[in-house]
Amino acid sequence: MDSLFKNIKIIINNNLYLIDPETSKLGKKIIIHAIDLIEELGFEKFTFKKLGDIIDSPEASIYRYFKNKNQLLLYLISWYWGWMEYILVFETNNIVSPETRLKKSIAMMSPNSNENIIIEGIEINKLHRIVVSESIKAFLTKEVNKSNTEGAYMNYKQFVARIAEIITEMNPEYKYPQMLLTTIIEGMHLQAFFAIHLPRLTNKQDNENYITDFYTDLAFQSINKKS
Amino acid sequence: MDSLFKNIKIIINNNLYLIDPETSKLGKKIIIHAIDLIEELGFEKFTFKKLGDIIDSPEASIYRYFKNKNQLLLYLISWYWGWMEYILVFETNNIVSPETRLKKSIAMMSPNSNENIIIEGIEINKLHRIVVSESIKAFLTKEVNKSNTEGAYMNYKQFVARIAEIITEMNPEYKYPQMLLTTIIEGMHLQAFFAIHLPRLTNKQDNENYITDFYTDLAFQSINKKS
DNA sequence: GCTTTTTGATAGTAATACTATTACTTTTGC
DNA sequence: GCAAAAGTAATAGTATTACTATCAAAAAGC
Repeated sequence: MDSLFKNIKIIINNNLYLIDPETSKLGKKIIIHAIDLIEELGFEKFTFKKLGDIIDSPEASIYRYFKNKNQLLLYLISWYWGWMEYILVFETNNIVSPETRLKKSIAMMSPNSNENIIIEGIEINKLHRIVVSESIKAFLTKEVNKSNTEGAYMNYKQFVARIAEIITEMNPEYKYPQMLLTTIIEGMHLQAFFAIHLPRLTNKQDNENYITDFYTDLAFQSINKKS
Repeated sequence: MDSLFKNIKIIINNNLYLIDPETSKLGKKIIIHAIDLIEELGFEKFTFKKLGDIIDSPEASIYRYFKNKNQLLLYLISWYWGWMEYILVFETNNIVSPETRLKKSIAMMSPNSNENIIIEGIEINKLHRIVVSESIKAFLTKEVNKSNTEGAYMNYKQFVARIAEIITEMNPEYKYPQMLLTTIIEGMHLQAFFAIHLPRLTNKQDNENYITDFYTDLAFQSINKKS
């Protein structure tokens, strides 16, 4: 599977960087080590100074690629959803049944979905963990509207829109595709986090796919209800 | 209703402050203006210096009450859930039907639930808005485990546990009460935020209770499903 | 009325989040 | 093939943040 994806390029809105990090060695180094460091320290403790020390470049050089660490986080998240959309299209291609396509789509959000895939040096798994813990912070800020008009959430919205189409195909009357999907996506992320750190806020099961199963059920019940 | 609540005191774990802010004038000023200022600036831009300028006290005085701004946020959120538990018990008291109790519980999470209630100078409405935008950041950090053992999330867990009991009463076989509830609570918060800032990620309806209705349906379908 | 506690005022430090300047290295235009 | 332009790196510097320490003044407790 790995080699199939070698030559893809995820399109990121150009408001999410000052210089496209894909265009230089330094840029690529910034991205890869930023992912490592954010995962290690958490986004709050992550700084360009610390990243600069690791990649052996001054922080000012990083500032030439990204306005600030928030922009870098938005870039990473956007990259993640761009990648997820790509995989979504790839995995659901040629499947006739919208039910099967929806099931596959939901399964993609699970932590064990992206094992050992590395694209352009980016470990998707690690990026997934960052998305779980940090992505919601990227819209819950006073700058949402600004970030939004700059296209920061475009890839996420597009990913959601694509699955929403599947839902509409299943039930054209259903009024809440986006609402259901963002509930599922953010819910799956949160439950994965709770399972590790706050078990009393979730219901961990032995079956390792219980989160996916729970949200799949939720989706199908909601979309197909007879009322 | 207001006067009924005049003499209650919400119990907050004593790891969430250095000096209990309820015990002094300065403490109360800190809480009330912190809520105003966090709402105005967002938590990231909120600082003890700025708060000190507003209440006309040096920042060092605020540091005597709270170790740092994270502890203050945890205090506010814990206070909110303590209050919510109180109201929950109050509102569901003497209602026999668990279905009715669950409905009432879910409705409590809606933004239009706490209109114009002020307890000890705290506008519940305003605090609700802070909880919507900031509370999830309070567990998505590298310090979760520490905060958790210090009891920071106790009031939230207790609130969830109480509604979980209602669900178990409705269907003793149901395996995911906590999972369902945290999905609903955090989902409701997020959809309220999306409705204002990122409409394409939700499905806003004319009916002003559509969020409550959506999640109420979701809950009942999931709890009562026949499979 | 005296002691203890709480507050206020001031100062100071290390880290963070940047910006500005200059010097060096490629790229490109003719 | 070379000069000008453009991009990149390194250094240094600033304002703000997130605290801590000290000591005097005010308030509260008994």
